[in-house]
Formats: sequence, structure tokens, C-alpha cells
Amino acid sequence: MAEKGGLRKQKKFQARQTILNAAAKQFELHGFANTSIAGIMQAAQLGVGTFYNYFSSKEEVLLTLSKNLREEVERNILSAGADNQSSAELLELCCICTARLIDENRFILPLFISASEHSDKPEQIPQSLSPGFRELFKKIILRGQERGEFRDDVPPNIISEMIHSIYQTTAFSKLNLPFQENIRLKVKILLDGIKTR
Amino acid sequence: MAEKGGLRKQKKFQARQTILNAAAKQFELHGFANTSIAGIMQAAQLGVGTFYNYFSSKEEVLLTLSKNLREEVERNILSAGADNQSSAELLELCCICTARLIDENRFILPLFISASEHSDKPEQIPQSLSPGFRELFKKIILRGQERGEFRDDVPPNIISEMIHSIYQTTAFSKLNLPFQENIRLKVKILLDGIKTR
Amino acid sequence: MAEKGGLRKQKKFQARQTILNAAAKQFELHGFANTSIAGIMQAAQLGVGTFYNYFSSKEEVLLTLSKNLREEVERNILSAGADNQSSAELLELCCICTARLIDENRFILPLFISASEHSDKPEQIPQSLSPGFRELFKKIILRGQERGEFRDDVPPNIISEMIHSIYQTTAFSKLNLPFQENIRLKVKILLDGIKTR
Amino acid sequence: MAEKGGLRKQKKFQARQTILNAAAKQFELHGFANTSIAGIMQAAQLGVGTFYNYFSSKEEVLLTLSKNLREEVERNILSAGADNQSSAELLELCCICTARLIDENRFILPLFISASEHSDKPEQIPQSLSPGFRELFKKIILRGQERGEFRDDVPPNIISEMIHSIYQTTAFSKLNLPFQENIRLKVKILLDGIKTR
DNA sequence: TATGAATGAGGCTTCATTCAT
DNA sequence: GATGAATGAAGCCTCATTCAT
Repeated sequence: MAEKGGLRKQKKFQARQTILNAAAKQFELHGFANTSIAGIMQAAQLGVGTFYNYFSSKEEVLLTLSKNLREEVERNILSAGADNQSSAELLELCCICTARLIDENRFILPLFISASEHSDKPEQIPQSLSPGFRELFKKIILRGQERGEFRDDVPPNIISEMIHSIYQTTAFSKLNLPFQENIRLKVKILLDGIKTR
Repeated sequence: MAEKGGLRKQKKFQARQTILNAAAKQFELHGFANTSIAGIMQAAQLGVGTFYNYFSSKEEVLLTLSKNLREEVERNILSAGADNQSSAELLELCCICTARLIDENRFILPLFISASEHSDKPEQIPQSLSPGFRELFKKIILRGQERGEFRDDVPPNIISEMIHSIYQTTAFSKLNLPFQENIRLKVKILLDGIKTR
Repeated sequence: MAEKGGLRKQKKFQARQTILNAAAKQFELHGFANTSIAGIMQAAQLGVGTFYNYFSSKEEVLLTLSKNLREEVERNILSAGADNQSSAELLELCCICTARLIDENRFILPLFISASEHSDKPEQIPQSLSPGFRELFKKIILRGQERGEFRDDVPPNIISEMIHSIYQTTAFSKLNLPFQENIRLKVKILLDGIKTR
Repeated sequence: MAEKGGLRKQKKFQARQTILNAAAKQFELHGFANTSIAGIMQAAQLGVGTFYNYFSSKEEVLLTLSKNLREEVERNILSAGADNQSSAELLELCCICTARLIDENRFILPLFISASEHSDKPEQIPQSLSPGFRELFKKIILRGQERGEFRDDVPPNIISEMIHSIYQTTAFSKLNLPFQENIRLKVKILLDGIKTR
């Protein structure tokens, strides 16, 4: 009985996952606005109606996708932190680690940047990937400022926003440079810009 | 007869302008994707059909709006340049000037960033506001590198892309800080990050 | 004064003619349904509004064009008739003469055939070019029947309708045969079919 | 499950049929160009959107209607042929049989004749009903010419085109004569015109 | 009389959402 | 729970027609 329930739950979970994957794919291929629920479900090889057994809107799918990614990013970043490093080293480490994760899930980033513009229900869409991992950056920056490693004439929020912006726009970069390398260079400039001299 | 033609032309120009203004307003309020042509024309207090006497699509309106702004930005930046300044001063000046212009036309920036994602006809929408003013930034950066004022271990393209990113994302900033001040702080960090020590 | 009035009248007549010509051209190029009044007036190099100074609808233009052609057809046919010919010879002559005229104004024929199907106001469109020249054919057929030259077990109306049909459909013929020759052959069959043996 | 699928499919087929019938009716009543999709669906007592579950355009409906009829015409004609008849008898039989079928489906004929003129997408509309049944006529004519029953100074193509034209235009006849009788008389003339004496 | 900008009705099409099976 | 046909709101666009100049 429990087994059966478990199986059922698993099956349900499977369909949900199938939809999420199909949606991610379609979003990546055609963009959020140009992806219809019918399109997602066709890609998922499931009936249209099934969508509503799991989600109530396209926005919710996006939300879920982003939450998943965000959680993974955070998990990775948290596991990377160590205490005996300089704040600059720590921040660089975090930035590079984040770059790698984003690079492996590029499709989601553009979505976050612009999805709120696309949707009829912008209020349902978080402004960015940041909640969580932005916090982490801020914590490191604060640490650096407290230790006198980073300048403190600029609010930490500004700095973390600037890091954030690097990720957002580099995802669209037309320069002939790998994403992670591009990020690395920009982070170098930023770090030099905030280190106390 | 010429008078008559002139009057007509003037009125036509006015209507066009009315539509552009209404569109800008609506785009700003609801985003590009969520703005309908009917909505624009209602805001313009004109019939729906009139729209098509002036533009063939929403995309064309966006294009026009952006071209107008871009031209103004360029005009302003070009007139701002002086020769006896340090490259850092020059770059800062340009950045601040640009910030001011964008601040006064905020509606257009988000559009440029993400409009291509919104539209069924992305090919008709330029990727960003940059052509022109990005070039200017690059020129100043190069000048700085040649004079030994700026580090040259990072390609100028990367730096100008970074500047660009600052504008793009600051437009969405949720921080409790005026746009221009926000930009100013970030530019300060960036400048300190690229100045040779 | 009279001169002036005449001149004015002439000018008015000219504009009207310009519109008719432009309309004929556009009808020929794009078909009746796919031709807009704006399109006609653009081809005529005249303002849209001017159209309504001369016609009240596209249908009326078609009507006028057809009337003009019909009148020319009739004029030609009437001038061709002679009395000492056999009815068969006369009918053949008329058919060939008509073929020539239609061949020189091909554009109008397709219109007549299908225009009534296209229009919102079918009642305003004559079913065919026939009124007038169909009458003429009927007269010749009757003459032939009275003289015993043509079979009389078939109503003249049927025969003239059959002649009519030859013109209508041959205009669309995909066969590799000149229009007039094609008509000639069909008329030969028809004549042999109605001659008394 | 299979039952369910079957039931669904059946219902779907029914809806499709309903739309086709409604469309045929509307086409017949108002002509192809003057029939709107909304009109069709209103006649079908179905929602407008439902149309697009079955067809992608009015043109496709027409195409389907015509294909159906053509297939029926061909089926009937083919089953009518016998071998021991004279070519004239055979041709007459075919003509009358065709007349009957067309008479029972009058709406479709006018469409085929002129639909290409009506539509924005003429390339999608076959030029006429003929492919198939025109070929059949040609075959009979050739047979007659080879056996010396029909004149051979006129190409078979011309003759079959002439037959074709009879159907096309008789459909519009204003004469006070039943369609099939009208056709019969014309075919008599034609047969007498092509029989060798 | 000539003009052409303004208009809105009307057609087409898409798609999120519902609901009966 | 899975399905997919049905739906109609909503957007896009065209175009005949009007009217002020």
C-alpha cells in the first residue's frame, strides 16, 4: 500500500519533472513569451489538460525552474566556502563557482532577466535569480569591509548588485570569449576596484 | 496650397509624435509585450486604425523610439568630450552624462535589454542601445590604455561591456538609491578597478 | 465660359478615365477581390478621397468597365453583319469577331465570370458580359432556325448560352493554343452540332 | 480505453463533418469570399476557436470539400463505364452522370471555378474540379477518335475543355430549365458536332 | 474638386483554460 | 490522474468610407 502510494507519488513526480524539462527546453528554444502551454505539453508528450494538474500557469513553471536552479547554486556555493581565506579570494571563488553553474544552465538566466516584462502577471515573477545567492555575496562583502579588506565608501548592496549585473549581461555577450572566462575578467576588475589599497 | 500641404504634414507629424509618446508611456507602464496596439491608441486618444497610418507594427514603434533616444545620447556624449582631461575623468564624465540621459528616458532602456525576447519578430529589434555609445566608451578606454592610465591586461571590449551592464541592470535596481547616484558609485568602483596603480 | 465648362468637364472626365484604367490594371494584376480602393487610387496617382467623387464603390467601377467593353463589342459586331450570308457563316463571323475583341481585353472577362462571387453586393454585378451581345447571337440563331439552317429541337437560349460558355472558360484555358484559335475550333464543333443535316 | 479513444475520435470526426457541412452551406449561400470563419462556425453552432482544431484556413475547407466531391464524381463515373457501348453513348452517359452529381452538390462547382480568384492564397486552390474527371472524358474522346466515331480534326483536349465549360457555366444559367436537362441539350449539340457523318 | 488622415467595423488567428470522458 | 476538444476573449491587421481642409 505504502509502496503503491510511493509509486504513484513517483509517477506523479515524474510527469511533473517531464513538464519542467519540456518547459525549460521550450523556453530556451523560443523564449518565455513565445512558448505556449500547448507547446510545452506537446514537447512533453502529454495532454494539454495534464498541465493544470501540476501547475496553474506558465509563470509558476518558470518560478519552479528558477527555484530549482537557485537552490542548486546556493548548495554549491555554500559547500565551497572556507574560513581561512581572504574575503577577496572567497568572493572570487564564489563568483567563479556561480559562473560555472550558470554556464551549465544558461537557458534560465535570460528568462529571469526579462520574464517579468513578458508576463501578464509580473508580480508572480521574482525579479532575479538573486534572492539567496545575492545574500551570500553581500555577506562576503560585509566580511571584507569589516576586516578592512574592501573599501567601505560604497554600500555592499551596490557591490553585490554590480556582481549580479555582470552575470546577467555576460550571458548575452557577443564577444568571442567563453562565458566563464569573460566573467573571470570582469570579476578581476571589480575586485581590484573594491580592494583597499 | 503649399500652406495647406505644410499644415497637413505638420498635423501628421504631430499625430505620429502623439502615438510615439503614448507608446512610450504604455511600454513603460506595462512593458512591451503587455502593451497592445489598441492600448497605445487609446492612450493616444486616436482610433486603432490610425496606428497603421504611421507604423506597421509595435516593433517599428519601439525601433523608432530607440533610434530617437540613441541619437540623443550620442549627440550629448559627443558634445561632452574634451581633450585635456585624463582618460578616467573623461570616462567618468561620459558615464555620468549617459546616466542622466537614460534617467530621463528610463522607459526605453528595459525595452532594449529584453525586447528581442518579447517579440515574435526578434530579428527586427536591435540587441541593445549600445551601437554608438558603446563605441565611444571603447575609444576612451583604448586611449587610457595607450596612455598607460588604464590596465591593459583586460580587453577594452570587456570593460565597455561591463559599463554597459551597469546601465542595463541598474535600471531595474530595487535599492533605495537614485539611479544616477547608483551609477556613479558603480563607475567609481570600475574606474578604480581599471586604473593602473 | 462654355469653354471653361468644357475644359472642366474634360478634366473631370480625364480623372474618371484615369481611375478606370488604373482599376482595370489592378483588377488584372491582383484580381477584383484583392484590389483595394486605396490600391487603385495609388496606381492612378490620385488621392483616395477622389475615388468617391466618381464612383461609389468598387462594384460600380467594374460595372462601368464592363459596360464600356460591352458597348465596344456590340459596336464591332453590329458593323460586321451582312445579310446575304448563311446563318452559319454569320454566326461564325460574329464569334470570331467577338473572340478578337475579348482577346484584346482579356482582363475583363475573368472579372465578369467571378466578380459576383467576390462582392458583398452581388446584386450590383451583372452576371456576364452577355446582355446585348448575347441577344445578338440569339437573333442569328433564330434566323438560322427559321430558315431551316439550324436544328430547332434545342431552344436558341441554350445555344447562345453555350456560345457564351465557350468564351468564358476558354479565357482560362491552360491548353497550349492561342485564344482565338481555341475559340475557332470550339465554334466549329458547335456549328456542326447545330446545323441541320 | 480503446472505446473511449474511439468515442472521442468519432465525436471529433462528427465535429469536422459539421463544420464541413456548415461551410458548404455558407459558401453556397454567400459565396466563398463573403463567408467568414465566424459565419461558418455560427452555422455549425460551434465556437470560433474550434474551427482551428480542424482546419487552418477557409481555403483548406474548400480544398477538403472539393476533394470529397471529386472523389465521389470519379467513383461514380468509373462505376458507370461499360465496354460494349458506342463512344457517343458512353460519353453521353458520363456527362449525364456527372451532371446529376454536380446538381446534387451545386455549391461546390462555382467555388472551383472561381475560388482561386477570391482568395489571398490562390496557390492553395486547385484551378478546377477537372483533374480526374476531365481525364476520363479525354479517354473516351480518344477512344471515339480511334474507332472513327468522332472527328479527329479537333484535338481531344479542346473537346474535353468544351465539355468542362458546359458544366461550369450552366451552373450559373439563368434560363428557366433544370440543370440536368440544360446539360443534356448542350451535350446533344456537342455530340452531334463531333460525331463523324 | 482634390485630398489623405482618421476611423472603426469586421475578419483572422492564437491560446489559456475548462470540463466531460 | 490523464486527456484533448471546445471555447471565447483578446490581439492583430485591413480597408471602405468620411470629412475637414
